[in-house]
Parts: sequence; C-alpha cells; structure tokens
Amino acid sequence: MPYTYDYPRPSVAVDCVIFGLDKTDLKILLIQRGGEPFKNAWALPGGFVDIDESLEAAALRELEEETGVKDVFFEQLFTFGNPGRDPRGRVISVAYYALVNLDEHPVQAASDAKNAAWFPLNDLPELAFDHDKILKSAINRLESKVRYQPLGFELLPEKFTLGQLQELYEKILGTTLNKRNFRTKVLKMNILKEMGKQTDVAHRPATLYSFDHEEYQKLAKEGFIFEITMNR
Amino acid sequence: MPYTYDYPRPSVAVDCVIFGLDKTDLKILLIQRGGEPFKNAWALPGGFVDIDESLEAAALRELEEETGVKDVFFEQLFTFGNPGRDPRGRVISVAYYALVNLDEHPVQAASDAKNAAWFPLNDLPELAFDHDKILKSAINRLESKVRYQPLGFELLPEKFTLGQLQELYEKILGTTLNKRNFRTKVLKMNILKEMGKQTDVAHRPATLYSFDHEEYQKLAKEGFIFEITMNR
DNA sequence: ACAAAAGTGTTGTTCCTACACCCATGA
DNA sequence: TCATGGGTGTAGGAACAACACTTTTGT
Repeated sequence: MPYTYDYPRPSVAVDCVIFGLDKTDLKILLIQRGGEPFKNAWALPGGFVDIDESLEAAALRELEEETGVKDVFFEQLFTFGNPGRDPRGRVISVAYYALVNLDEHPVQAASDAKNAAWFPLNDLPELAFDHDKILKSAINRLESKVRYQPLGFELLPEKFTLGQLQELYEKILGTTLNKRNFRTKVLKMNILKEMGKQTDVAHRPATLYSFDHEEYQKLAKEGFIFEITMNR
Repeated sequence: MPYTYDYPRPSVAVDCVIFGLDKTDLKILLIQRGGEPFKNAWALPGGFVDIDESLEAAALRELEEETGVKDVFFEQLFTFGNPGRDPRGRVISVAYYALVNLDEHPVQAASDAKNAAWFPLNDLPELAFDHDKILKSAINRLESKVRYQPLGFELLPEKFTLGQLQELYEKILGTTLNKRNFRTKVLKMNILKEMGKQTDVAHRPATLYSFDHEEYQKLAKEGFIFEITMNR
C-alpha cells in the first residue's frame, strides 16, 4: 500500500548510544548489521520511527528491544541529517543516548536474532554510516554533562562506594582525581545516603552510598549546582 | 510530480529561535503566519527542509531570509517530533537557536512580505504549534549554556563595556550580580582585549573590551573552563 | 605480617563574597 | 555641583590542592 506526497520526504530514524559500565570498563552496545548496506558492519542500535510514534517512544522501543532495560537515564542527543549519510536515501536520524548499569541489569545484548555486543570505548570496530560521528558526539556530551549534572550515578549500581564513584569519573573524564579532595567535595554536597558497609572484601570495608534523588531535587531547586572539576 | 513510498513518511522542518539584544531587552524574532493553520498567529521562523539540503543549511537559510544575518552564533537545539504537534500531519521539527546583536545588525525583520517583529521575552504573544515549548527549551539552553561558555559576547556589539556585559548576564540569568566580583572574575580570565574608551557619555568613560576568540581557544585547549556563577 | 583499599588531618593558597569608597564625565 | 555610571581596596571566610598518614579487612 503506497503513500504518495507532492514533495519528496526523508525517512526519519532513531539511533541509540547505550553506555554501560561493568567492573572494568565503560562500554557501548553495538549491533552487527544483518543486511545491506554495511552488511556485517557494527552499528548503533536504531530503526525507523513509526508514523504515529513519538521520537522518544521510538528510541525507548529500540533501547528495550536491545537491552530489555526500561528505567534508565535517557536523553535526546542530536539530530544528524546530512544528505548522503545513508546510501539508501535521505535519512534523518535523531540520536539518543542512555546510561545503563551492567551489573544490575545483566543485559543479554540481543533479545532478538541480531548479533549484539558490548565494546569498550578504546577498542571499537569500524562503524556503519556516520555512527562514529554520532558516538563521538555522545561521548562529548557525556564528558561535559557529567561535570555539572549527577549523571554518573546512573551507571553505578544502586549502592556504590566512593571508590567506585571516583573510578567512574576518572574513566569518563580520562584524568586522575585526588582521593581526599574528591571525597570531601562529593560528601559535602549532601546528595548521598549511607547504606551500610561492604562485606567480604580483602581490605577495610567501604561505606556504601546511594544517590539521594529527592534531596538532589530539593537542593537543585534552591540553586545548588552539582559540579565535579578537580586537579588533574 | 508525486513521490511515492512503501511506508508513510513524516515531513521534516526546521524552526529557529533567534535571540537579539538591543539597548533595553533580550528579544526574539517572530513571524506572523499568513496561512492556515494558525493563520495570523505568531510563530518561530522556520520551514521545510529541502530533500538535498542539510538541516543546518535549511536553518541558516531561514535565519538569513528573516534577518539578513549570516555570521552569528548558531546551534542545533532539540528535535520536536510528537505526532499531533502540527495539525497538517506528522511534522518533525529540528529546532535551532541563534544569537544576534541588534545594534550591529540592524535587522529589518522581514526581507520578504511576511510580517515579522521582535518581542521582548517577558511580553510574548500566543505562539502557533508547540512553539512555546520550543522557545522555553531555547531559553533554558541559553540560561544554562551562558554560564559555562562565552556565548554572551555574541549578543553584544564588537566593543562593549563591562557594565554592558554584566547587564546582559543579569538579563539572561534573571539575577543581580555584584559589580566588583563580576569584574574581577571576568578580567582574571584573560579573554578580553582592551579596545580604548567610551566617548561622549555623561559619566566617567568606560573601558571598551572585545572578546578575544583566539586567546579563548588557546586557553580552552589547555583545560580552562569559562564559568559565570555568582552571588544572586 | 602483609597487601589492598578505605578513610582522615592538616596546611598554604587561591577564590568568593560583601561592603564601602573614589573617579571622571556631561549637563 | 550634581547625577550617573565606571572603577578600586580590602578583609573574612570558604573552597581548592597537595601530601602524608592511619585504619580495617582477608589471606
């Protein structure tokens, strides 16, 4: 059943950059393409937007199809629409990015038949289309946004130690932070709840914290600005 | 000559939020619609994207058509694509925002037949479509981005006084800043060049400055982070 | 006892904040 | 001489940066 218009129209798609943190690395989820173009190349999960579906719903649908995950941090990134970015014709892609904690959501990375895998950021394959550009832009966004908004917590398990938090920031920012100062700074913000202690670790057990969303909302309304910038 | 596809496709448009600063106010440019839907209502300048035209080019085209201005700060804002946001059918709109200094570019606001005008932010008419949402989002972006990137300068004339700069920040942030501290902070950044003094003013003539783009680029590469956050 | 990571004390320096004051110009 | 913005001095306190040290656990 064909659809006819007076002027040519582009297709509209969504693509998702899904960041995940496991014990060792910050990773992203890629899908191996089954068909042309770029057959067998790795690509960001994505697909076309249904005609009566919102952009956000389309992106959430992709995210859930690929990871089974629903309630995670999730935000529109940028819209890529250069003519020629897709050999099949004019495709405009609205990119989203998501932050997933891999320890709590043991994402199988492929609920359907497609081949999917997590890749650490420093060991990526060649990507299809302009997906390297999209990815780069997502990394930039994450790097700059993580400094002045409490996004990092989205990548960690519900309960985490200050050591884990610091490690995460060091991975994202690519720097090394001073332990003493990082701790004092983060704790002084009063956005963490103590949640007991670690057990069964071969060193002094660390205090577990969880991010206090309510408290953060309250403080943010009063003008508090979350910020991590430290001696590199 | 009709265009036919196997699946229905949305139209893709761009809309521009054009901020301008004159002697008194921060304003935005609106166009009065000539046709249905929302006939005679005020709307953001915008239009459909040509099939072989990039999104940015389409937005720049709109910007230039409406203001005659080309070389100004200009950035993608967000993509709005809810079904139902346009009564004519599914229209996905990629929004851009621009910063224009009205004293240097005496924007006629309407090179073509359409009725166009500048509205101060606190005295806006009802807007067509979901343009109020777009505008709100642009204001948010400006408010938050102006704090950690030197955007403000784009709204001022080439040469400006620290007083003007401070006034601008106060307008955008909606707060009042301490003169002493604002000056020390901004000057310490070393991103301003002295450009002589005011003349013919009925008070002590102020030093004129201009924003030193090269110097800022250099500092930014070294990790310098521009930031304005002060006592409210 | 040792390794490993958690967690603390402290100090000099820089930046923030607040307030009061002086300066140069045209009317 | 006055009104009007431009521009400066300074002092107390908070935050930053750097480094060395103590603590608690499993092996």
